[in-house]
Amino acid sequence: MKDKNPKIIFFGSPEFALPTLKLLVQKKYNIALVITQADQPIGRKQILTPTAVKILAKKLNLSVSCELNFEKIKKLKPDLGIVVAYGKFIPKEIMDLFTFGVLNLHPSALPKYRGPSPIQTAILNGDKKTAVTLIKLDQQMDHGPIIGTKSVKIKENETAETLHNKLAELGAVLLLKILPDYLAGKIKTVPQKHQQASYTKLLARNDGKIQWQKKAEEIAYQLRAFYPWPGSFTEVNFKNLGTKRVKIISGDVSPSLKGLVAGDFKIDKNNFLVQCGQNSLNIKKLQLAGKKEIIVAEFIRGYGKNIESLK
RNA sequence: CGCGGGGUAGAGCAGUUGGCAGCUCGGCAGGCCCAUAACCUGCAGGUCGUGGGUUCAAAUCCCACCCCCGCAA
Repeated sequence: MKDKNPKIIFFGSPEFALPTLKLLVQKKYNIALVITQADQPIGRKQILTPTAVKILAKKLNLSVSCELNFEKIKKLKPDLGIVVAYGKFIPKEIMDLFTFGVLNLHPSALPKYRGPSPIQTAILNGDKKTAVTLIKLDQQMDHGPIIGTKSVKIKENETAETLHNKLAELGAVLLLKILPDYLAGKIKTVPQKHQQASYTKLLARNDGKIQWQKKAEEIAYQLRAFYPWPGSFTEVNFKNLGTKRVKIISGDVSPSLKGLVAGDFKIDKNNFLVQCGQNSLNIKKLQLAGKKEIIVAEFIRGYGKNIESLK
C-alpha cells in the first residue's frame, strides 16, 4: 500500500515531541495511534497530569494509549514507528511489527552524547555546535544507523531551554523532509562510528549545586546548561534569614577579585561578584527559595546588607 | 490532605511586648558640575492580598478564602 499514507504509530511524551507530532498531522500522515507514558503526579499538589503529547494528541483527536501492548499494536499492522523522547525502552518484538521499522529523533550529533541529557551536556561542555539526528532504532540505546542529521550552532547566550526548542523544531522538519524518501527506499542508512560514542548521564537535582572552586567559565556554562532544569544553586547565609538556597539564573565571567578565594563574594554598587577557582562570576539574575526571579540590582537593594557568606 | 516560604509605594525588601507605615532603587521638580549611572534639596506615590473576628486601637493576634514561589515527584 501506501507509500503515500503509511500507518504510523507515534511514541513520545514531553514537549520535545510536540513539533514532530504537529507537523506529521499537518502533513496529513496517518497517525493510527499515539503511545505515551502514563499520567504522572506532578506539581505542588501532586495532581495526576497527562504528558504533553497526550494533551496534544487528544486535542487533535488522535487515539492515545499509555501502554506498550503487543497484541494491540500487532492488530493495527503498523507500517512505521516514530519515537521522539518517549522515555521508555521499546522491546524487539514490538519493533519487529513495523514494516518500515522504527525511527528515532535524538537531540545530539550521534554518536556523540547518547543517553538522557544530550542538550544540557553539549552546553555544559562549551560546545559551539550540536545537532539533531534521525536514526533507525535498534536494540541498544541511541545506537542505530543514521538516516539524517541537521546541525545547529550553539549561541553565546543559549540555554538548554532555547536549544531544546530549536532542536525540537529542527528535528520535526528533518524527519518530515526525509520521510518520503525513506519510505520510498531511497535512503541509505549509515552505521554510527561506535568507537567514537560518548554518553550522557541522567541529571539529578543535586547536580545543580555550584562548585565555586571551578573556573568561572565552566560555571557560566553550567548556568546555561541547567536552565531551567535542574537549575544552578548555592547556599547563602543571611544575617536576618539564616541559610537559604539561592538559584543563580544567569551570570557572566569577570576578572578575578584581588585577595579573595573561591566562594568569597563582593558587592560593588549594582554588581554581585563571586570569586571562582579562576576568574569570577558576575551574577545577573537570581532567585531565592520561595521568591520570584529577580535581577541582581533588586537583589542587592533588598538583601545586599544581609548577605554573610556563600557555600 | 506530601513538606515549606511569601503577598507592605512603580521595583526589591524592613517592620509581632498591637500604638502616627519605613529603607534602598525608580519617577517628578530643582540644585551642583565641562559632564555623569555620581552628589545635594524637595515632591508625589499605600484599600499593608480578600472577607470576617478580637480590641479604645490590628500590617502585627484569631478564623476562612484567593494568588505567587521553593522543595519533593
